[in-house]
Amino acid sequence: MEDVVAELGHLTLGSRLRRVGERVQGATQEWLRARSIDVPAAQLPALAAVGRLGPLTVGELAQALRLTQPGVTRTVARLVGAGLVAVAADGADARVRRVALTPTGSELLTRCEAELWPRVDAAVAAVCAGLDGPLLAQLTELERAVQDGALARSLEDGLPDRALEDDLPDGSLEEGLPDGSLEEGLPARAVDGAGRG
Amino acid sequence: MEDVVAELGHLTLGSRLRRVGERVQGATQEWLRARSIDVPAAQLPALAAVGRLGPLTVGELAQALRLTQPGVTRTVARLVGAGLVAVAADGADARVRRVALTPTGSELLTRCEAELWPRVDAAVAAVCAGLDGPLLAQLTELERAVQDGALARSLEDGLPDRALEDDLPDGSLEEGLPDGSLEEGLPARAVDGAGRG
DNA sequence: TGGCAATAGATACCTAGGCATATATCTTGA
DNA sequence: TCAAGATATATGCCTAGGTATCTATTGCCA
Repeated sequence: MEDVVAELGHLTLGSRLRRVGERVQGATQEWLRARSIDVPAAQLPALAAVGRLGPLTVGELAQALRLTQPGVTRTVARLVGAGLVAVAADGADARVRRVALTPTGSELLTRCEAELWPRVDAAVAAVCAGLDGPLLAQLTELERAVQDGALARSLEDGLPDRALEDDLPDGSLEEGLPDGSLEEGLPARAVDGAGRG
Repeated sequence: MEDVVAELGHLTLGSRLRRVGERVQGATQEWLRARSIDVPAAQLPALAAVGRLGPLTVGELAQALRLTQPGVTRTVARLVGAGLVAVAADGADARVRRVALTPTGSELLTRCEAELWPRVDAAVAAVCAGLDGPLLAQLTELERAVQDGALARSLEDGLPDRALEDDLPDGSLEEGLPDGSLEEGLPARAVDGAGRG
């Protein structure tokens, strides 16, 4: 069956981007969950922001993530529910609530930054390294890579299918991966089953 | 304030794609709404699919849009609520419900396909024509174009800022725009105000 | 110093869409 | 022919995040 969203080209670029984004998020979340990181992928940027920018107010977090304040308030509530961050009153201004990592959140973040995120970054970067040309063409290729499991394999293997001949692009988290032996050998999972719900 | 999602690079590609998609959808929806197309941009692919593939079952529509069946069932319910499509029992199989355009939906679709969508497609294509290089770089540029109003201007003007020197790429809906005089001269709208709620 | 605008955040309500599962209907094999 | 599985859709409940608006607090100015 024809993919109407793809056929419509630039007209539905917004829908297309969102759809591809959901799939990519789903695949990475699936991989992280198999390594007992149960935080939904959509919450990782917030966690990372609090980690790298120190305790932040809700408003600052919204700016850092380029999301609206109400949306961030809810994301914070979810992270609080998961025990990863805590909010505390700001000494100077009683309107302000500062979001900081809990010890649990800090541990999780440390593990992610040290072990897992570099591998996710490298795997996604490796898949993206095979893309070129116009945006729509790259999205089509990326969508195919997620669909046929190339991204999942790249995550599982620590190396992408085609990285054997291509050199990896530099990403923001490449700081020398461990030698690729942390939790290998899981059963291959169908990316189709990934989800956020 | 630093854009953490952008900084994290490939790690947060999924979130990034979704965020850019939301913005692009918002900008196009804003423009369409100003031309009395009140259908949320997220529902246009479904409408177009029913229009071009004839009456479809819910399952077929889900395949065409690459979305899940429950999601499509709800989108169809919204389109029914808007009076744009109607569902009817299929003669042969009582489990199946076929989704077809209503006269209202058909009129709307005709106007969109003839007048409005080609302009949206051309405007988005024109913005995308200025992009090149790796996916993340293109996303950064696209996000900037939406943010600073370049996409909105491209939509309003019928021509993008830089299309004066660049030639337009071919899109799937370019079939000779009318000469650009349908509803010009609206007050410029801030893209920031665009939304789907 | 008191009132009022500005600001920070929370909340109500919405769309959008995922997963799990219920329901209704068909189809097939014993 | 009928019970059991397959199939089509609907529904419950969830995340994610948007707008509009409410509340609480701050800061400023007359």
